[in-house]
Amino acid sequence: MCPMARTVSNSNETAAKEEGEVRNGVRKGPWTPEEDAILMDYVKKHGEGNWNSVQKNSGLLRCGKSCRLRWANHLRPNLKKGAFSQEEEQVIIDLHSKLGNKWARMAAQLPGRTDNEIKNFWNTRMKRRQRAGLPLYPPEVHAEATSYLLQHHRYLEQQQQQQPHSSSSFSLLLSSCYPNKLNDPNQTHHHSNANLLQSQPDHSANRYINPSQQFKFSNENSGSNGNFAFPLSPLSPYGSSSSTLLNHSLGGGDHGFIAGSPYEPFSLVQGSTTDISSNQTPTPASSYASGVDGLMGASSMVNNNNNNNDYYEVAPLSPPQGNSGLLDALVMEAQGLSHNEKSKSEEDPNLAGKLSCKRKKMEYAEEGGTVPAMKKNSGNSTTNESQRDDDISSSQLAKGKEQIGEDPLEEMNGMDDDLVSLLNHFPLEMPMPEWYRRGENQSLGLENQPKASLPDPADQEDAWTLGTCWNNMPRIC
DNA sequence: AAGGAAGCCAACCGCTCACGT
DNA sequence: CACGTGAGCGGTTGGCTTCCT
Repeated sequence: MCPMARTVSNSNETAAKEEGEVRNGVRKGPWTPEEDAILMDYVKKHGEGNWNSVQKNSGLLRCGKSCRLRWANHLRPNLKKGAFSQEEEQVIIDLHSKLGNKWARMAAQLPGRTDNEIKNFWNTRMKRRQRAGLPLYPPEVHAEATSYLLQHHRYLEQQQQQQPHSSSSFSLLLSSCYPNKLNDPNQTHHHSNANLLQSQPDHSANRYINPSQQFKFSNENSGSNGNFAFPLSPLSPYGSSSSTLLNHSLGGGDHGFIAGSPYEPFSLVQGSTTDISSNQTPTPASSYASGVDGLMGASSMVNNNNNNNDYYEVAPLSPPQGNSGLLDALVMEAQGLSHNEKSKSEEDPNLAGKLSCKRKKMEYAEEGGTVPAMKKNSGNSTTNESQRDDDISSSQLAKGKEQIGEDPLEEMNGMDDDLVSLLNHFPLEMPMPEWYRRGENQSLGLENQPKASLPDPADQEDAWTLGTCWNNMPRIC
């Protein structure tokens, strides 16, 4: 309603609004304290869920949807109110760079915050920055992606030398992207909602580490099961990363993300492994009541306390679906660069067809989260997979959980090719920012990372808020 | 002080998915 | 396998507040 309309609204209308509009026995509009009390009482007695029965059983003139929303956003315990802290903002920025507009998933990593809050925050912040002609993401996101990919390039080369036909290299690559338990021989590189930032979100730039450190392999990480993990940028394994670079370089998509990438690397898992989160499966209720603990627990970035090197165990991130494809976009970029190679493959119809088929498969997985051939199998071996993703936050998170293709190994082989292609053409001469070099000796830890080693947050803040380094970045939109 | 613009936030709406029958 | 229902998610809207002129 425009201000003028508001001005002329009469007292009757005002009174009606205060009482809320009742239509078909359902009230709409702002909740009253009385309604809140009824709902809280109801939840106390009956627990969460079954929202449609609230109206019947409590006499509340609200639809189930409205009740759920009111409870989730305002009444449930452990909700944080008030402005976002700087750390929280940093987390949101980074998560958005990875996930796009997945507010619920972002909320799952911000204890006490709701998706609605985050969404509102982002929308207002984005509007502001867009008006100011500033990019949405800090430049370190770009640099981080670069470094990250270079690391993996080296790693893949190493893997290929060791196991030229290994089908696991890609999944190992994936495993290297996300913290997980290193020492658990039963662990799986499944996709889950990685809590990459835990509650130490700050410093996207500052936590950057020397690639050589990130590739400091430990024996226990490269055990017989092939579960090999190397430390990674604490901020973002693949992701944080990504979106910015491609958002700006390639544009397109929701919030500048590249959508519908044919690559869905994080939908792939190595079949022989098991679920790391299986031993910490929160019930939906517990996840909810505890804020996001349960969700976060599924794949939290776990500092390996047995390892003094501050390694982080690696678990795959749940697939960023749709609009967070920094890596995807990088791949596309690389594809453009590797036109010659593509031409070669086109000369070979078999190879070209194989690639095309594979990409279509991946594309399908990206769009739908599943591949028809891998229909969910309830109550069997895939149950773990389902359970994991249920742990993450919602059913929708599970969209990309199934393994891709009937022959995941084959898929992964092909994926390796693509990634190698990408990495072979990734610009190596991209300069690393000063803070990156400063961070050479920094550990990987998030929680353990000494704050003293970080650049002055004020500097970061200045860079961000004042946009000092943003002028070199392409504009949004 | 008044009016308008912008910011912020709560709530709603439509869609999708999972699950049960 | 089809259908219905419940639940959750993301986008959008609307109203109140704050800021600016």
